[in-house]
Amino acid sequence: MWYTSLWVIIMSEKNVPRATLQRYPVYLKALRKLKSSGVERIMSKELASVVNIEPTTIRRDFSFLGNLGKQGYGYDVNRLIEIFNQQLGMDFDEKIILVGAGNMGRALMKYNKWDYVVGEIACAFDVNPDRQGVRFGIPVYDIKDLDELVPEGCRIAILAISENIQQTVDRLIACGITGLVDFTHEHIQIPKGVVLKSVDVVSSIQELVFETNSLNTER
Amino acid sequence: MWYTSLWVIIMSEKNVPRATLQRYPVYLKALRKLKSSGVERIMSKELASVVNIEPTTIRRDFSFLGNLGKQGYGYDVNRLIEIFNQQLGMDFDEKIILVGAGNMGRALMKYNKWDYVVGEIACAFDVNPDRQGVRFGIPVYDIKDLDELVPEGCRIAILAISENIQQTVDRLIACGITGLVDFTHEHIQIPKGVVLKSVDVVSSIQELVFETNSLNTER
DNA sequence: TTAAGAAAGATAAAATATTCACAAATGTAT
DNA sequence: ATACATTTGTGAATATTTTATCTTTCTTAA
Repeated sequence: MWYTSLWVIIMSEKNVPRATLQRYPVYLKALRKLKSSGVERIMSKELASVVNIEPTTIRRDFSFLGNLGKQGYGYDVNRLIEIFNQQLGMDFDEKIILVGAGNMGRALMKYNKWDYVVGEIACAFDVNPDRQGVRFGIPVYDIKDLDELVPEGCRIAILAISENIQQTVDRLIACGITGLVDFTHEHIQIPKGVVLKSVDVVSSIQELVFETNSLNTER
Repeated sequence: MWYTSLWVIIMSEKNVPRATLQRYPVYLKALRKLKSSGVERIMSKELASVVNIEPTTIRRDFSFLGNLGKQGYGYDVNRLIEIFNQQLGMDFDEKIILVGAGNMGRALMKYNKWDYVVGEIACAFDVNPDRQGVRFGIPVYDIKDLDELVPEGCRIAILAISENIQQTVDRLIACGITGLVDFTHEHIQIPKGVVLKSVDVVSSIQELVFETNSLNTER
C-alpha cells in the first residue's frame, strides 16, 4: 500500500523521538474534537492551549511528518487529521486479537469507537466456555486453540485476563505477537522486540496521586 | 500521619523527575511479583532484567526515596515494597469516585485487585436509573446529584462515560476533583492544576503500532 | 578481625527532549 | 502590486533524563 511505504520512508529517515510518537494520538484526538465543533483551520498557538503542549513543540512534532502547515496561515484541520490517520495507522488495517472476554474484554468489544483506529478486533479468546461464541459481532474462541486461530499476520493483542497471565503472554509471543496492550494489574515480562503498553487503573491512580502531590508541594 | 509528612519533605526537597514518578508503579508491581515467588533480596542488576530498565536508572530512581539499599548486598524486597506502598499512597486512603457505571465502569468495580492501591472507589455515578443502586458493594447514584454526593476531600475521579464528557469533567473540577483517570476515547480539556491520566485503548494501540514499526525499521 | 569482593550511591558524561529566536513563506489589506 | 502582519519550520541553545564511571560502604569468609 502506498501510504505504508511513504510512512516507512519518513520514519526511518527522520527518526522521530519517542516522546513525539506518544504525543501523536493526543493531537489526533484533539483535532477530531476541533473538527467536530466546526474548526477548519488552527494555529500552533491555539492548538497549544487545547492540548497543553507548547506551540513550538507542536510545530516540531508535526515537522517530522512533512511540511503540513503554511506560514502566516496555520494548519488545515482536515488535512492534519488525514495525515495523522495515515501516519497513525488508518491504512495499516491491523488485525487485533482480544485475550479475555470477561468484564473488561466485553467492555472493549462493545465500545464501538474503533472507527478511527489502526484496525479492528478480529477475534477474541477465553477459557470459559460460557463466554465463547459470538459476542458483539466478534467470534470468541477457546483459548486452548490460540495457536491455530491467531489470524495470519496478526501482531497486536489486547490482554484482559486475570489468570495465567505470564504464561498466556509467552504463548502469544510464540504466536508472533509483537505488541501488547495490557489491562492486567500484574507485572509482565517481555523479551526484546516486543512492545508492551500498560493501561492499568491502579498504576494510573498511583501516578496521579504522586503528580498531584508534587504539584501541591512544588507550586 | 508521619509518613505523609516525610513524603512531602522528600518530594519537595529532591524534586523527583516526572519520568521517575512514572516508573515507580512499574517497580512496585515487579517487586510484588518477585515477593510472591519467594525472592527476599534483589540487586539492581537483577531487577533491571525483570523490568527492562537499566540498573543505574533503577538505583537513581530509588535514591530519591532515601538510601534504600545496602552496598555489597542489594535491596531488601520487603522493605522496598513497604517504602513504595507508603510512597505510592498506601497511607493516603484516597476516596475515589467512579463516573459512569456502564460496561467499563462495571469492569472497574468488579476488578477486586484494589487492595494495594491508593484508596478505594467510594461511590459511583450514572445517568441511567437502571444502573443506579448498589453494584459490587459500591453505591451508584444519579449523576445529577454529583455536586452533593462527592465525598468530603475526594480528589480523584475515574471517568468511564461516553456522553457529555467535557461537561461532566467541568462539573467534576468544580466539585474539587484534581486528578482524573480517563477511560474515554475523546479529547478532554483541563485547567492548570488538574492532572489527567488517559488510559485509552485506541491511543495505546496507535502508540504500539508506531513503536513496533519504528523498531522494525530502525533495528 | 581483617581483607576481598560486590553492589549501592554519587558524580561526570552522553543522549534526549524542549524551547528560543529568527529566517522564510504565506495571506491580507491597501 | 506591494508592504505588512502573521505564523510556520528549523538551527542553536537549554533543560532534562539516562547512562557510564568512579567512590564508598557493606557483607562475607578466612
